[in-house]
Amino acid sequence: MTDKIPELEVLFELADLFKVFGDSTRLRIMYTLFDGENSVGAIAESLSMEQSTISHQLRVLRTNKLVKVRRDGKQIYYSLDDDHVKKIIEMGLDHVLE
Amino acid sequence: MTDKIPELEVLFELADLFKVFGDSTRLRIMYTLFDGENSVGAIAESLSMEQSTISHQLRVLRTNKLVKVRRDGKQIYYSLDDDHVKKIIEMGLDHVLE
DNA sequence: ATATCATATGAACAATTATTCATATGTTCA
DNA sequence: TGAACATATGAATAATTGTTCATATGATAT
Repeated sequence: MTDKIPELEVLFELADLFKVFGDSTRLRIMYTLFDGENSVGAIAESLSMEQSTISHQLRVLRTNKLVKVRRDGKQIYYSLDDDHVKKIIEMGLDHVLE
Repeated sequence: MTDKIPELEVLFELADLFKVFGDSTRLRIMYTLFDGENSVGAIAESLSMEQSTISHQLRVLRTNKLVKVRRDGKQIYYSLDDDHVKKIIEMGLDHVLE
């Protein structure tokens, strides 16, 4: 019960983390990566969105250490970088689906 | 693994849910309620924030079914309305604290 | 080298949002 | 009824953010 309240600084980081999950485009990108790595172009095509949009959002995910990168020739492959990602999303789904 | 990707509509709801967690004031309010119900004024005072700010944010939490309300005389008491709240927050903390 | 392909990045714009101020609503007590 | 208290609400403002367009960077192959 009586959980210790984190420092304000930590709460800001926590809020920032949840902000990352608070955008449907980023959620869709993460779902795209549930099955394994994927290239930027492939993600963009599979979501029918602009390459630039995906690239911008991947940067957000990267900055927050939710995805990691691998380059292979001209293409750059992204994959999930955190075990919690799926868990956090599924926990949210539990709530949404009642 | 191969989780089924939720409908777009569900993904929007999911994003909306995470948006609620993506604000430090709301996180602080939720932490305030970890130990049990609390009145608006008490929350405002304990966070040293304006009553109006807290009230606005409590409405967001209420709308998203994360807190529930009880009136007792002049005061209105809020409490967490969902078992997932703590779990979602703690899962996020796990990531933030590495 | 240069053309081509894949991705990243910066600027601009529209849309969303958190907070504040002022005020309204609703409750209690005299 | 009226005063005092607790909370809610609307309007206004400042700040943040997602997308697009145009362009830059980096890699490959000819």
